[in-house]
Formats: sequence, C-alpha cells, structure tokens
Amino acid sequence: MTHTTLGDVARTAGVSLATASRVLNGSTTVRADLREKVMAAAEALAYRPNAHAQALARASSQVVGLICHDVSDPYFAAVARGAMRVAADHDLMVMLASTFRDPDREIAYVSTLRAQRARAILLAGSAFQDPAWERALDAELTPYQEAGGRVAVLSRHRARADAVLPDNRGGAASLARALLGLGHRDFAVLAGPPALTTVADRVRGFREALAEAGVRPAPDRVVTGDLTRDGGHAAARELLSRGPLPTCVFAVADVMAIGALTAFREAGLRVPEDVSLAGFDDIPVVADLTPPLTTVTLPLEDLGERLMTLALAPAPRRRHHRVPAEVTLRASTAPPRPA
Amino acid sequence: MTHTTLGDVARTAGVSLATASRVLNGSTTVRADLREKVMAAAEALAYRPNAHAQALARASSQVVGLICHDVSDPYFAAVARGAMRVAADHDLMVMLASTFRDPDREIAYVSTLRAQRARAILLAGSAFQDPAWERALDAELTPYQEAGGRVAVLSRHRARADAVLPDNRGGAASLARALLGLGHRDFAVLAGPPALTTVADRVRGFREALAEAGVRPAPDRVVTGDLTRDGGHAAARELLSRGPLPTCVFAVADVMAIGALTAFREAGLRVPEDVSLAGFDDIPVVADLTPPLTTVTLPLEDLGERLMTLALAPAPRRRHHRVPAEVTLRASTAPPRPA
DNA sequence: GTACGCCGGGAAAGCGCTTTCTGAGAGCGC
DNA sequence: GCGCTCTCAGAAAGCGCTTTCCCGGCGTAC
Repeated sequence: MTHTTLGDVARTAGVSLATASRVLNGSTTVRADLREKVMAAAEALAYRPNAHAQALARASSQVVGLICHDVSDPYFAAVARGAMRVAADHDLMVMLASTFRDPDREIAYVSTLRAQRARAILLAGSAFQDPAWERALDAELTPYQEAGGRVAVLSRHRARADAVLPDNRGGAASLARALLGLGHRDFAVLAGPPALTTVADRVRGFREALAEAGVRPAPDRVVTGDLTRDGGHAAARELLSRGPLPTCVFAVADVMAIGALTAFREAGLRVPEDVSLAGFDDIPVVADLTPPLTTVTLPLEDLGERLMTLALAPAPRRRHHRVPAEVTLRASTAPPRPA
Repeated sequence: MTHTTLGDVARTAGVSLATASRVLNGSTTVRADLREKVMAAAEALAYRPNAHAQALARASSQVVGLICHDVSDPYFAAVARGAMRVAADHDLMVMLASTFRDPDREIAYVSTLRAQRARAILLAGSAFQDPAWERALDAELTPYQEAGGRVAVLSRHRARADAVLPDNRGGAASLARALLGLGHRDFAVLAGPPALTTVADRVRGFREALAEAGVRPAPDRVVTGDLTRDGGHAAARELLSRGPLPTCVFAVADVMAIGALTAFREAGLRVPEDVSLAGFDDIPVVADLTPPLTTVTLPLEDLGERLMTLALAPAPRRRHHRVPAEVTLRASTAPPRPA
C-alpha cells in the first residue's frame, strides 16, 4: 500500500508541505498561483490524503460505529439505513458490525471501535439481561466516553448515554387491548430469547394489558424461539404440537410472525379465520403478506436517524427520545370464531 | 478525544515504549516479569491502541469497504451479511456505504475508502451503463489498485478486478423457458432502471429465451420502475392501466414482485389464477408470501462471502466466480387459464 | 527614507504507534 | 580470566499528515 503522499504533491507543485496542506484544507491565505499549482498536482497524481494520518494529526476521525444484531434482519436494515443517511449528511463513514446476538461479540466490537477512535458508537441491538456482561461492556464504554467518545443506544438504557426508546412495553400493551377488543381471550405468545430486554419488555407489556382484563395465558402458551423467520416458524410448530390452538397469537417481532404465518398455512390453518396473528415492528414487507399483518408500528428508519443525530450532536446532559409505538390493525386479526 | 496512549502504559509499567509495544504485539523476546507489568498496566488503564497510529506505522489498515445501493434492500442486506461474516473471521471491520443508486455517490465513496486506505473495496451494486461514469470510477480505482488496494465486484465487470458473476442472463432465460413450458405466451416485464446492467442482463436473457420460442412482448408490456417494493407496485399499476393483462408477469427483482403482488391483489386479481407472477433473487421473504413466489434463486449470502473472500485472498491474476442462477418454481405461477 | 506592521510561505514539531539499530549485561569457551 | 556471542531493552527514526512558529518581504505611516 504505497500511495501518493502530500509530500509528492508538494514536490511536484514546487511548494512546501505546509502550503500543500493549507491548500487542500481550504485555507484562504495562500496565493492564487500556488493554490492552482497544488490543485493541479493533486489532481494529476490522483492524490487522496491518508485518513489515518489526518486522524492522528487532528486527533479526530471520520468514522462512527454502528453495532446491531444482524444487518440482514429487516429491522436493523431499516435502522441502519436511517443512521447511514444522517452519517452521510455529515460526511462520516460508518463501520457496521453484526453481533448475531452474541454478547461477547458486542463487547469485542466496542473495543475495536474504541481502537478506531470512532467519533461515536451506536448500540442498536437490544441489551442482554446479564450483569456480568453489563459490567464488561461498561468497562469498554466508560473509558471511551471519558476520552470524549459519544455513545447512543437504541432500546436500552445506560447512564451517561443518549437513548432512543421505542415504547416496546406500551406498544405491546396497546396491541393486547386491541386484540381483547376484538373479543379474544385465548392467547399465545411467540417470544424471542428472554435475555433480550426488548423481548422481555414486549412480553411484559402484553401480559400486563391482558392481566388488566383478567386474562392470563397459560405458561405453555408462551413459546420461545430465535428472533428470526425460522425461529418463528419453529415456535409456531411447537405451539401447534402443544395442543389446542388459541384464538390469537402474538409474535414479539414481525420476522417471527412471518415464519409463524407460513407454519400455520402449512398446517392447513387459515389466518385470521382459524387463528389471528399479530407481530411487532412493522417491517416493510408485512403489509404485503396475505393477509396483511396486524402489528405495532415503529418508525424504523426514523429510529436510526434519531440515534445517529443524538450521537453527533453532543449535549451537556443525557437525552432520551421516547418513541411511541402505534398499533396498526390489518387483516391478519379478526374477531375469534364463535366457539 | 484524548485516549490513553502506549506511552502511558509504558510509563506506568516502568518500561520503554518499545518494550510495551513488543509485549502488546506478542513478541516473545520480552522477559516474563516485564511482560506481566505491561499487561497489568494496559489492563488497568483500559488501554486500546490507536488504530490510526498503527495503520500509519504499519502502512496497512484493518478495514474493508463495501459499497451497495441500499442496505435496507433485502438483496444487499443478505450480501452484506455474508461479506461481513468473512470479514469478521479475518478480524476486519467493514465500512458500509449505500449509494441509493446514485452513480456519483458511488465514486465519492470509493474516493473516501481510498483515503481510509481500506484493504479492499467491494462494489456490490450493479454497474451503470454510462461511459463517463465508468471513466470517473476508473480514475479512482486504478490508482487505488496500483497502490496495492484490492477491488472485487459483484454483478459487474472490470478489468483487473476479481468478480462474482451471478448468471443474471441465463437465470432469466431459464425462467422464461419454464414459464413458456407452463403454456404462457403473453408476457409483461416489470423492469428496473435500464441503466443498471443487472436489470439489462435480466431483461435481455428473458427476451432472448422468449424470442427462441417465437414470442416477443409488445413494447408497452415492458414497464420500468424503481428497483423497490414501491417501484414494483407502481409499475404493476401502470401495467394494469395499459389495457388487457398478460397471462404472466416477470419482475426483474423480488422486491418489485412483492409490490406487484399487492397491486394485483388491490385490483382484485388473483395470483396465479388471473395472472402468474415471477421474480428474481429469491430474497428470504418471498417463500412466505401468498402465494409463494416463483423466482430465480441466487445464493445471496454466499455471493457476499465469495466477494469478500476474493478480495482478501490476493491472486496473481484476475478471477471470476460464475454463479449459476436456478429457477425455483412456486405457487405464484401456473398454466394460463384457457382463454 | 526609516520604522512598524502584515501577509504569506517554509521549517519543524508532534500526533501514537512500529521497528530498526544500538548497546548493556550475561553466559560461554578457551 | 578474557573475549566472544547472545539476549533483551531502550533510543530514535519514521509513517503522513496538521499546525505552530518564525522569518523574509512588502506596504503603510510619518
């Protein structure tokens, strides 16, 4: 990797290194003819400044880190899109990392981004309920912040970090109430890994709202699976194998609902005639399913934009954006069939 | 951004900078007690080496760049996932950039990645048919490669660059033949921007195979739209407005097919009874649609893995991976209704 | 015509590392 | 016991930039 350097440019332009640097950085105190020469030389040599050297000299880099669970999950894809748009507006590059829901990998990535002296680190994936992990993560984040690094988190809490907080609990509760309103009393939940706080919040909100109405799903009606299409598919099959179907199934994430929908279809069940199905997130494709999926809508791209915006606009004190989650009723839910 | 430096570590460990560096880089020629002290100091100070300084001193960085059209497009999301997995195996970070199909932005990103001294630049989005753009891109890529940078491209050609080449043309042709085999003679095509080579290849392959069978879709049966769900939706509506529906519609990308499917449903048409619909790519969700979508399957994650692998394993000469594209018949296509 | 102040460009230091070079001390053979 | 080699740590140079400092030359004021 032996690229053209500023020295090369300066030499062919016949000026000093300092002058070349000044020109390329838009200083106005350089005589026009010299400026021309430098520009011409840079152009001719296809010169690009070494970002590492710049970062070192300026003690600041042009990169921000974005850590999510899985880029290919439509939820994170949308969040990343929003975040990257804002980054692009600020001429920043984003380093994207997928943890695949491995807590250790998240810490490792934070560490790497710390080494990269990233301007900001965005944690977009929900947290894990694990004190040891929390401590280890803090051990990376705290020195980073003390050195001036910015941290912004999505769907999780951290002292001294700005946060974008979609209302997982409230959204799930609203959904439950809407479903109760349709007449359902017999529910099942397809849950993701309980260690994920997002999952826990959604299950909790859903349960609480049911409890208010005096409804309590039996323990075997809460099935846990991966937070993926296949996880939802497997969880739905598991549910089917456990006996009589409830009238309504809530999948804690749309991706799981998609898998469940197919599992139901494969089992010869019609949605919503035989069973109502609802998801969470409102990822782009679910409105195009047959039937279109009832879900809780989150402004996904907006979440990413806010996250990045928070991270890039330092504020004296910690800020929270609470983002409402609204129920979107579609055709996948209907009143239960009279028994 | 004032982080702990190697100097701090060396000082608190009571050794020289050189020794501290040696320890942290795993040199074996350091006495055990000194090694201990350095490790302890690094640990205590939560030290993380400055990647920029390392990159500068070692003249090599730990980042690779991946440029695609849109991360939130399931096609690229899957490709990115594959590529990032391989990168993670090599302890590399990936800088991800979305061009949103703006040719200039692609060039700008290449330029930025050049400045970042990225180990490799992967161009995952299809090319634009535009000689001026091609030249401008070359002006960035050539000096990069001459300086030792690696370039790998997906679905496009470039002299001196390794390439992963899914068989867009052949896949579309096979699909056309399968559709002809079902008895269709009356086709429409929902095409993306014709400036994109991938789109052009797919349309061409499809047409050629039809031509072999003596079938030629009328010009007004080729509708152009954005390569997105909404683009497909709009294109399908446009098609419907142009008069009698063909018996079979080919969308050049699954995302467009998804939009078309909904447009058809909204128009009261049943797929495949009233019209057969086929896509291209086999993005994860299309098998879960109702009806499941007939499409041309590409091993998306594998594409990304190969792309990254090619880029990271320098070879004396240019390599091409041709990737076959196989027709996957699902329920969205059926023989046409007898007229 | 002289003194002063500005303007603009060059020299050089320094960012945080790696790595070569150098040299001090220990261990060995004779 | 002397000189040799070998081991291992420190000094210092250098990676490619930015930026401060400095100095020469010019314009202005008197």
